Amino acid sequence: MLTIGIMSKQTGVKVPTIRYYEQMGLIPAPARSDGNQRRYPSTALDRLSFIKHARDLGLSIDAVRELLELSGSPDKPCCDADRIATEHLGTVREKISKLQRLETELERIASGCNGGKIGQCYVLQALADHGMCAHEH
Amino acid sequence: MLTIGIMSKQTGVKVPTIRYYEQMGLIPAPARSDGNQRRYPSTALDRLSFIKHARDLGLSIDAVRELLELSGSPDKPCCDADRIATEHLGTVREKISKLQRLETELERIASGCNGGKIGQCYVLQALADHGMCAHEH
DNA sequence: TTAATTGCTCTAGTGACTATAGGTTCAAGA
DNA sequence: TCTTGAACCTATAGTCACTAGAGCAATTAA
Repeated sequence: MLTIGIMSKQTGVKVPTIRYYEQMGLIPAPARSDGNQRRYPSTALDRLSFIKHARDLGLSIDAVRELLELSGSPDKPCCDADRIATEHLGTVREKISKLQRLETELERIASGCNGGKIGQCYVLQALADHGMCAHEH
Repeated sequence: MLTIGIMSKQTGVKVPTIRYYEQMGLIPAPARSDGNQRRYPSTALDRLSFIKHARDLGLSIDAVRELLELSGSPDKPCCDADRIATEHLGTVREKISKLQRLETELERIASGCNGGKIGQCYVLQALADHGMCAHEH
């Protein structure tokens, strides 16, 4: 039986976050010690690692919950799991291209600074005038 | 004098968001009509556009506030404004590279799906086993 | 036995809004 | 002038995924 601190160290998920996941229904409420402390079976490590990995990849709590439920029914077709991953891949790609446009814009703005006074600051001018932008955003 | 609705249409900032910005001290509390409705001078449009543009570029409310304060003192050197833009550029670049690593990982995970049953689902296996990852994350 | 560490619950805070409820004001047409 | 409907007001609560803090209890190693 593992304490919540051990779980935390093994998975890299912080202790309050583990309790939060329990509250959110991602991990079942574990058994308790005589003194009311959580005692996890070692299988709980796998589940928490799964959650951590999915969260690191940017999947929402809801998506993680859905995947966990899917993994509980090994006979279902796995197209749902694939759909979740593929959808998320789409949003990641969108975020990337949006950020790349911002990068271009910020490079342009920041490189225009000539070290003068605020009154002539290119950064502030560029922010004030959307028409100066190279792209939409 | 402009109503909050006109301000919203002209800048693309939603009405409740304008009120929120007022609360956050980004825009000064405007004059009111006899019936207690906000009436903005046309100069408020510029300030709100500036805020909108900076927020679209991903700058935090605090960064925007700092830039607005800077723009109020035209005689100060503009290195602070440049610093804010450059710092933000750094965080945008970090986000991009992190997301690109996730993209690779998700591509690998999602493309492994062979349309079988959950029990053999590559998506779920990959999420369960961090060791399968090509990169750190 | 004692001290340090780890654990517990509960509440509130984060950022940047968004939604809702329940009411008031405004402007235009009849 | 009256009425209607859109736009406005305040205040509160909700979003997401935690994180911080208070105040206390349990566990463990020396």
